[in-house]
Amino acid sequence: MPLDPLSSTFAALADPTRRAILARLALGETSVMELAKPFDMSLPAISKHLKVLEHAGLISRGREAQWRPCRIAPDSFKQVDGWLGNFRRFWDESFNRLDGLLEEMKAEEAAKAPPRSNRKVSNPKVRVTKEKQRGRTRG
Amino acid sequence: MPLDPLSSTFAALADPTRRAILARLALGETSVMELAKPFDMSLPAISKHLKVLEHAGLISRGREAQWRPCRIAPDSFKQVDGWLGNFRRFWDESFNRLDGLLEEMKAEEAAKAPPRSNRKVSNPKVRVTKEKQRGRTRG
DNA sequence: AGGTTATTTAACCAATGAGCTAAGTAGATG
DNA sequence: CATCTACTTAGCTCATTGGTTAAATAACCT
Repeated sequence: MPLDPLSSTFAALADPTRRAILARLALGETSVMELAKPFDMSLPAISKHLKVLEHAGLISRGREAQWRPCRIAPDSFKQVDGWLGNFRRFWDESFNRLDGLLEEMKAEEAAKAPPRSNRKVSNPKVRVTKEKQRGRTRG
Repeated sequence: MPLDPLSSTFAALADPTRRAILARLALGETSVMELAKPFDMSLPAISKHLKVLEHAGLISRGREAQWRPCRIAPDSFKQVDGWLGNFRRFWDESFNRLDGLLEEMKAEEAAKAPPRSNRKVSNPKVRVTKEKQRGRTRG
């Protein structure tokens, strides 16, 4: 049951209804009724979807009389974006160029100040045979 | 059942094993055996995970003798990033700053949507700058 | 041909997830 | 209070998913 946060966030995003709800919420906070309107689906179904989104940290809910207005919650989006960042170099050209620059800058910086690395690297579980294999032939 | 592409991609990402596999593949193309090593899991299980990732367009597979090397496929990542872009203004400060001009112009539209209001969502414009701009400062 | 290695397919099972209807709760209002 | 509106919970299906073991395929190597 206790799925890690990133997993529940991705799972929540893996449903078109839920993504449509989020798209609507990107326009602004609104009620459950309002959110349900576009869908040919029972209200309880929507309620469940909202629960999933909330549990995934993608929305938060307030209380206003009998309404429970929903709004986007940024944190989980940020998490997803962060994770995705590990792969950005595979498709984002400008990122690659920037990355190259940063590498250079880091190298220079390292040359100036010798590193004092006492970092706690605990789990070398993914023991990779080759540290970094470069030279993909991909456009 | 043919789930739409974005849904199957998110679904594929909603599993820690599969994300770990992708993380390994970010270091470079490798075989199924190699990918399976870190996991306490049968080989068929890994094979299934790879099938899911492939069907989601997150990896592609080659053929080299009896090995079927896997590598990252950028397209689906790009799709996810694109979708996420619709929400970037909710958390990315630099994005917001650049978008600030438009924001002022549309200050009226944002407001708060009182739940009882019956107004139609007649402005489907999702205020997103057309050019992707991303001031990433990772690490 | 026969064997070893790499990987997939088949058949099964337990758990989850998305949908439904019907009933329950909470707050506003007559 | 009674009722209406706005939701949520409960209980039930049915399909999908993540894992298993056993068997099949595929390519290489004697």
